[in-house]
Amino acid sequence: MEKSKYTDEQIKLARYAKALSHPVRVQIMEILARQSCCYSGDMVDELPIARSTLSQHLTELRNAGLIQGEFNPPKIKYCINQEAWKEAAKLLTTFLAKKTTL
Amino acid sequence: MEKSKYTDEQIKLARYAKALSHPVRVQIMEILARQSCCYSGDMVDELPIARSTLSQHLTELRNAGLIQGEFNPPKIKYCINQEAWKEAAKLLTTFLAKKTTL
DNA sequence: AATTCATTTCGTAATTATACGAAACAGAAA
DNA sequence: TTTCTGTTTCGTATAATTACGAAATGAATT
Repeated sequence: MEKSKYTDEQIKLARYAKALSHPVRVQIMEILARQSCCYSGDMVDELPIARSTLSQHLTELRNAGLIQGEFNPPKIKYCINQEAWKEAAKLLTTFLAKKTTL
Repeated sequence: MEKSKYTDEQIKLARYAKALSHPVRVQIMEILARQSCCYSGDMVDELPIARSTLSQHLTELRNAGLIQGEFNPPKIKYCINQEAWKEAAKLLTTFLAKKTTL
């Protein structure tokens, strides 16, 4: 068979999976899901990483589209991006529901 | 609040997500799900990577527990590990079903 | 204009990921 | 025992990830 590149769905799925591929990012999403939104400074108190490291992880989640930050001087309120979260859920859940014809 | 390490669930979830964080590994799992099992040599014909690179990705999926290889000289037949696949589905689906109290 | 506050960016370092071709390997077949 | 076949390991290179503290930023307040 001919070699092929990846489909948009495979790329999207991998991107969302990658966003969740570190325990601290899983925890961040759990915190945000629990309380809807959260300030970065409040989050860092429950996380075993430095502030600057948290900032990097938040940037990754933002780049993946899963969260968005609302500037609320001098704080930044982070929330889950519902659209993206729903899309990630749909893509991954559908994918994981695939069963082998055993 | 006190700083904490990660829960077993967060670590497991992140590990499965990481296994799926590259499009070619998503595609590999789709191939295996489609036809139950597959020889590495047959897979490489549908994938845009070299044999040695495929081998590396298969090792990653094996380390994550998602697949297992059965030696069938001189070929190796790869199959999905149903137990792990089910666990990944459960963990990720539950996680992604979390909704913010918006 | 200087200070404060929450956060990010910078500089840096160590580790891991991704990719390839060449070489090694293990078992079957000749 | 030599050859063949499918696969992995090795050697290597480049890029991305993860981490931290120090310094910079941006907006509000003094």
